[in-house]
Amino acid sequence: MGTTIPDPTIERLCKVYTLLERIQNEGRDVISSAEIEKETGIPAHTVRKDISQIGTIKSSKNGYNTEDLLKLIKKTFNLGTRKKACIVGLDILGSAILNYKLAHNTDYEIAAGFDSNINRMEMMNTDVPLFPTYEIPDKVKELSIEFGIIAVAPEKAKETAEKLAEGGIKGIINYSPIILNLNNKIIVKNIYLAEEIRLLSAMIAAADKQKGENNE
Amino acid sequence: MGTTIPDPTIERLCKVYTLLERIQNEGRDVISSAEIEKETGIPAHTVRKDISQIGTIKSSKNGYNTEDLLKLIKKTFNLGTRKKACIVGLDILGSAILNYKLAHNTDYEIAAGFDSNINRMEMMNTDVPLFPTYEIPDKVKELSIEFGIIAVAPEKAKETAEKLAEGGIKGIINYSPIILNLNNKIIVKNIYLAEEIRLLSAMIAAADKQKGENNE
DNA sequence: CTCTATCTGTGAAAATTTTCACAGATAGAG
DNA sequence: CTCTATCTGTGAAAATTTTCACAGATAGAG
Repeated sequence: MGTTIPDPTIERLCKVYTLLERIQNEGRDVISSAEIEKETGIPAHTVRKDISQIGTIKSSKNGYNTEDLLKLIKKTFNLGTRKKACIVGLDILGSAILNYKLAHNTDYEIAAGFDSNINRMEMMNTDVPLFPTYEIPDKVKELSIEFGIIAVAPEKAKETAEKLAEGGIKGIINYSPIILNLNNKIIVKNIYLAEEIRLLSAMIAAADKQKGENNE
Repeated sequence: MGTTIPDPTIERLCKVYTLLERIQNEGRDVISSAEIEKETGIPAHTVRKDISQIGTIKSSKNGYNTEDLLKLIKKTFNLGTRKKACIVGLDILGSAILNYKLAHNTDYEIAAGFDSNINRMEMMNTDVPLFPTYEIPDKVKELSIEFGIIAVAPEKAKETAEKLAEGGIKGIINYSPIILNLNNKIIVKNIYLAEEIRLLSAMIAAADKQKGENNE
């Protein structure tokens, strides 16, 4: 219980959590590690090991009790409460994300939007309060925003990240095509589409090369 | 050279690749592993180890020659050629992605869009050919589309993935809030925003808990 | 209450990945 | 041409992560 939880474990448990939410909605109150493997691709013994790292559950015979497991993961990682996030850059992508919030969603709430183009913001029709980018540090602090979503032009990505950091942001999701690294404690997740396709592509190429190992 | 390249290495090298493209655009023709660390957060010795796994570069004293390293990574993972991708689901998010293609981009090309709502597609103004969803398997095959981007409603995500698989897709980027797993060779990358925020949030919670280890 | 089939939980072993530390290489100064 | 400062490249060691395999637990049948 005093040991660190490895990052890959955290990642897998989040995946399981998302699966469990669905399973629960479907009304199933039990799921086995084998079924979790089938749905997520995570090997059953790894699932069990991961779960054993965060606690114990009264369980057996038919698998895990959906609700108990959900609660355990939720408690461990402080999930289930709505986190405040903000979007910087309200171009096509940014405003799509802004409007997406309408879906029922218990994970985050868009508490602010920022853009350098004030005219654009005046024309937007939304409930989310919008501010000019220079107010990022102040507003992030004032509204206790934990997460920042970057959807600005590449050349502005870095300064945007720095402004968010200045406001005390905890984590950044970066949709811009720039690799960001803030050597502080701020976690950055780069999820630019081209980058993701590139990664898939590279993994496939590596796997193919592996298969064609008849040579040498 | 006959050994498998580990996934984390592939991931890191893709990150480095993206960085190098920028560095090269800025006109810098040399970069050291220490500088790569500073920009990406990947430790310098890991960068060197990773690079040594995919080949050798005539190098030294000032670091890596940007162009040589770029070429090496490009060649290893078959990058730099435009991959064909398609989008399924042309709601707010899907059409934002569709229109995003206008940016100069050498990684992928959106070769088709699919939606179940034919009226919506008729009203869309785009150069990308659009088709009804039931044509997915045929069109994916016919147009040799390698990657599929899923931006449909959650309840349709799974069948969409299966149709793409039927057409012989190689990789899937999943923007829908469902964990997908196709136990074939098809790689699936789930990048639903709420899921990403959840993961960041969990990592931060785990790190915080770690820090407060004064107890026990 | 007993027996059995079917899960989980978990130390220990195996495999993988990262880190270390230093030999080898080169650009540039003089 | 020589010397030096500064990088990379890489086996080997260390650390981490995954896999194994089986004991322990429980639900349900009878």
